[in-house]
Amino acid sequence: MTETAIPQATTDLPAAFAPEKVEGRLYRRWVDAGYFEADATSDKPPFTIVLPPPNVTGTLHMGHALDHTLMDAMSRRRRMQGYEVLWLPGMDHAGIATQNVVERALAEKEGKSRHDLGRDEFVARVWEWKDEYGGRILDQMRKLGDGVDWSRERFTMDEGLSKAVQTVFKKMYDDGLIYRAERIINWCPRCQTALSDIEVEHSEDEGELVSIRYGDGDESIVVATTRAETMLGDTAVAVHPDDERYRHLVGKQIPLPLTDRRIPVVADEHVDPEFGTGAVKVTPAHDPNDFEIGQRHDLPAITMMDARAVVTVKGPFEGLDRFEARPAVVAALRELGRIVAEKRPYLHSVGHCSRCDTVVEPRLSMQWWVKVEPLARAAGDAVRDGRTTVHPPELAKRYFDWVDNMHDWTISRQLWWGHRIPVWYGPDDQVVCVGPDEQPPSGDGWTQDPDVLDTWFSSGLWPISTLGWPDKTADLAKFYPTSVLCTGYDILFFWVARMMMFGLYAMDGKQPFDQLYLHGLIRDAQGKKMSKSRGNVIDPLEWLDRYGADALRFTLARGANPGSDMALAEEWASGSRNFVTKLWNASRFALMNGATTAIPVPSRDALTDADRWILDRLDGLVSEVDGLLDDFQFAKACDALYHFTWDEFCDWYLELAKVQIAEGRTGATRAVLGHVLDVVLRLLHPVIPFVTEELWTALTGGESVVIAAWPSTSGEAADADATRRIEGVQKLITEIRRFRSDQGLKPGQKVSARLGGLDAAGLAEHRSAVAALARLTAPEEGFTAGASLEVALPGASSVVVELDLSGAVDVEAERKRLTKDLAVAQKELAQCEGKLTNPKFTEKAPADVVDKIKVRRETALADIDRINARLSALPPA
RNA sequence: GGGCGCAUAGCUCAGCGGAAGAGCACCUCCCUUACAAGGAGGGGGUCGCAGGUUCGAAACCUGCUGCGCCCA
Repeated sequence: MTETAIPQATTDLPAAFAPEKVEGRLYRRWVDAGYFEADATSDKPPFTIVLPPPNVTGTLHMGHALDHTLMDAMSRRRRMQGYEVLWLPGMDHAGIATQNVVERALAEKEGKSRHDLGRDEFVARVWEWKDEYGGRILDQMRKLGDGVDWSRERFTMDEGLSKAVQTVFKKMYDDGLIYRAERIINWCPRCQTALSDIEVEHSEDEGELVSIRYGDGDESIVVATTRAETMLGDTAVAVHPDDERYRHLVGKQIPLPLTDRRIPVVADEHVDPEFGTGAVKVTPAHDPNDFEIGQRHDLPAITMMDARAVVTVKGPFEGLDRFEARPAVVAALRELGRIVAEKRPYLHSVGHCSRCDTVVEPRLSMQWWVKVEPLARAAGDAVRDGRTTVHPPELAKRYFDWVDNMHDWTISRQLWWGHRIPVWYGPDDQVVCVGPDEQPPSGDGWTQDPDVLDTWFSSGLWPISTLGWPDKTADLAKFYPTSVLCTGYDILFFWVARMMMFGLYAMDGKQPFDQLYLHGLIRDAQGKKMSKSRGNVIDPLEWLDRYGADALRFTLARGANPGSDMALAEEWASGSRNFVTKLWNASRFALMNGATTAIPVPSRDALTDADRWILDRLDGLVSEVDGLLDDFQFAKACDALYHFTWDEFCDWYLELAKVQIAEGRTGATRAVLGHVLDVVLRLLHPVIPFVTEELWTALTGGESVVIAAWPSTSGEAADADATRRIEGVQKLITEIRRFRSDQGLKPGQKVSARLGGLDAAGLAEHRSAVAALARLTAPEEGFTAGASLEVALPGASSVVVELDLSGAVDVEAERKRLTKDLAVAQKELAQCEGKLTNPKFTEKAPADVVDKIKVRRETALADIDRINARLSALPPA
């Protein structure tokens, strides 16, 4: 190999990597080149991820950043592995959130409500808002580097997706899986709509518990409540049938205070006689449990509040908000002498609207429901029989707990923004559900249901609707079932269960995704949940601007241990930035020294120990990273890459390569440097795409690492001898450095030294490497071995290093060092002896373990002898 | 109230039957032409507590304590 055969090295890389200068340019180039566009006609095996649709009103938060980093890493790797990759982006229309945003803007700017505009005009305004302000998250995804197929971007309110919604509604209606019923639902008095169970968040809040006496004398009964105002809607008092205290009252009517009504005392099995007084007031129209009691006893349900939670019962409380009515009712009762006890504050669980935090009011109303039992069973079965696998598997239990105990799902929302329920009501109580290709009934008296569907109804269809369902499209044929659904475990019940139910239902039992990967949640540095009220929210865009997209991504991926949450602190990001910088500098150094992929790596017999060692380690890295990524172990894969790059490639191989190049072994060294770097950059690309693209194109002259092949192992047998020798060299150098440090030598200061026993240790050819890395020079005339150390190496050999410290030997430092080493060796010996003198150990432990301990004992004995000899050779203190 | 998870170095976490680990933080020295966003060296843990299983437990079992999450 001659010098002229080597292409001119690219050394014009800037001294430092400036993410803000390259990220935008690289991303545009990738998109323009069409790397992220999937081809449904391709022969390659498909790999599909649909992005769990973010909210159109939303911006990228740290949880998204994590989620997207992992999805991007998966899809970039699969693309490099030769899959036809589709990562499909888009957003959902977020019915309540979006309507709230637009209503607020309307009120602020024009002082109008949506009712002032009318439905059609309001919906038109929402679309205008969406076009102007919606989807900021999409640009943030570009900054993060998301390799999504923008040509297939979807929105849940798009025509095609709306058609999917109507199609599945009609099908489920016809199959009896959608029905209308009057029940207690969670009602948000601010948003003025029904909510499903999972849109209600419970918290322990301070309230009051007041005990009220109903009736008088023998016929009196005390009930306790946290919502005293609802007594205006009571239609019974319930007690347990076996409760002796109240048996004489069951069936009797007692007067309800503050009203002119009398209500019955009923006996119901579900009343807990141990709790409170054992008697409960029953308000069927304002409490789900009471509603059920009401059903069982055929009680009337009196709605005593309107949709805004304002009291409607005629009398002194009429027109009061529920929270004004509560103290007013208590005061009135107190005046009547009916308050037996009051406890405040009283901690109890209160439901809040997940969108606006208003306290939810249980409300009796007519809504549309999905009968989930058969759908949920199918969703459970798909995981039970392995069509879909859950990662990490521990979370499958949580999934089963949910789908196996799911209640029917309220899908109607009293909103204007969303998919309107495709049901028409006729003049004679006719009800017609209209499919997408059918004409709705027209004529006098026909009106469409005013409500829209829950947003989750359409995002549940996302894996199929985005691919074109209900049409039989090429995309659906090629890319369904999708490969992986990646999301936080907190979203399990929102998207996952719903996508499963709909996907299986609409696609004849074909699961919507083969694998479900659930990652943890992002927390702050102390492990606390991030929240606006806590003020500990970190904006990923800030870190992105400060440290670069790669550093942000690496931080997130490196923290992603399956199933567990991740605490984030800014130091993590700067650490990742440092890693990116290290990679940059190492690459720059390699390129300055002519690292290249243009010449093949010579065969093993033409390589040095260092070359073989790093190539073997590289093979190990490739298979390790592959295994870990296949198993969604992003944190460990990143860790392996980090340590290989920094601790092995930079700290050792690059330093050894300097020596090789100085000795004239340029060709092979450049090839190995180039090859190792090439592989490392390709392995890192899925996680840190920008810096690797800059470096990889500079190194190889290739078009883009985005479309480069994923690395595979070399197939060469590992060279254990080379590894053993390099490890010996490492130990020798490290021990000399330690000695130097203890002796107070400056790190850069050269010291003349004599190495004895290098040949016998088989390290003769590494003399110059040891000298260079340990800052030693050859002994010259007048060399005086003022100090020496002995380094034990594998294979019972040892190297004696004699140094000329110009007389300035710190004997006490050396004694301290040796004493410490001796203590370590003695402890080791004691441990080994302890085991080996225990007959039970030698009898019962496996032979290989016993042998290992024996070897350790011999090593410890040899160490002790050597160190003692050294110690006694030191001048007395 | 029901269920689940976690307690390992100052912090955040790996390890989950055979020598206590990483990152960050900390201490000392050093701007040695890849890199001070760095280099070299170093200190630091009776692995929550108490029992048990085992030749051997941070790891497996039981109980306790303290946190956290989900559901009601």
